Amino acid sequence: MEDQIIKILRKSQLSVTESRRNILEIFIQAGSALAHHDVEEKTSERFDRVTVYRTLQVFMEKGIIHTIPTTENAVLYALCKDDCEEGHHHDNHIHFVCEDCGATTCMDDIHIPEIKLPLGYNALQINMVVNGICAKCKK
Amino acid sequence: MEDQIIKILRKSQLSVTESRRNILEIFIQAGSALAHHDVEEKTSERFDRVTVYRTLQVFMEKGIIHTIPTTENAVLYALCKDDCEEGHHHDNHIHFVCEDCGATTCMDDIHIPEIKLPLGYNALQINMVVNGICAKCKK
DNA sequence: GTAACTGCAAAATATTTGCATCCTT
DNA sequence: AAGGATGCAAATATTTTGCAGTTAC
Repeated sequence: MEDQIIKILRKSQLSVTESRRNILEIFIQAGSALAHHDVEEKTSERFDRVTVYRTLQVFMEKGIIHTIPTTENAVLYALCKDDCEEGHHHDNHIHFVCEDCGATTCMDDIHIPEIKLPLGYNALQINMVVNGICAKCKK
Repeated sequence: MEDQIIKILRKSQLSVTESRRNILEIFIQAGSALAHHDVEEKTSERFDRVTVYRTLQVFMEKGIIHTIPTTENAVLYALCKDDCEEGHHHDNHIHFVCEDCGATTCMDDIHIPEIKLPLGYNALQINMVVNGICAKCKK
């Protein structure tokens, strides 16, 4: 795990610091998307609020994490898949937001179907957010 | 136009006030989605910032407008179609964000295709945001 | 006339910036 | 040692709340 974290940082040409290691670890362990607030909470004892802002920003720039659009317009961040590169995200997968437990997960397996756009329109990136009830919350 | 605006407000059981008429008119004329900031700019001479917040909030509650999720996580508001009701939005259409001119439009005509979710997952609402170049900006 | 709406002031939050100090390479 | 990263303080920006005065019905 520690290896994995360092490898990701090195690959993005980032120096390996306490806050970066820690925040990256939080994302890996969480498995689902996190709001800035969530990250701040989990690190409040250790890092300054500003450091969290700057770390998330750098992770975004390097393509380590990406934002997920939500209807509630909370800013959510999630780990990118390996094939994300700096400045070019391939996060064309589906995000599922559970309305019960609130967890947001990336459904990497499900492919977004093709869409027929009107003449002249050119799609570059497609984001799909599904709201509903997840398997855990369904009884 | 004035008739249309009053009809919408009446239908939602809202009293017809200057700010509501005005902000609703801005949305109808804009044709595309607007950020809070946009609305505030267009009304700054006439209304207080707080009034804009409260008006947008009421419009949301009554289902007159809805938010659009964007990857940039700007909060965007757009008019709902007629079939939106209070507390129950049927805005399962596609939103197109032009990366050139920045305009966000609702593509009401295009239907979102069915998605096969993993077992146990239950979809309630689906949002789809397509980023690209719109017909106007394409040369 | 009454209930609801608005503006103003101010509180509460969230985000950004500058700079001195500390850490990674 | 040098450049970049962090913490702290403070500047900005955003959103919410309370209350007194005004307006719609």
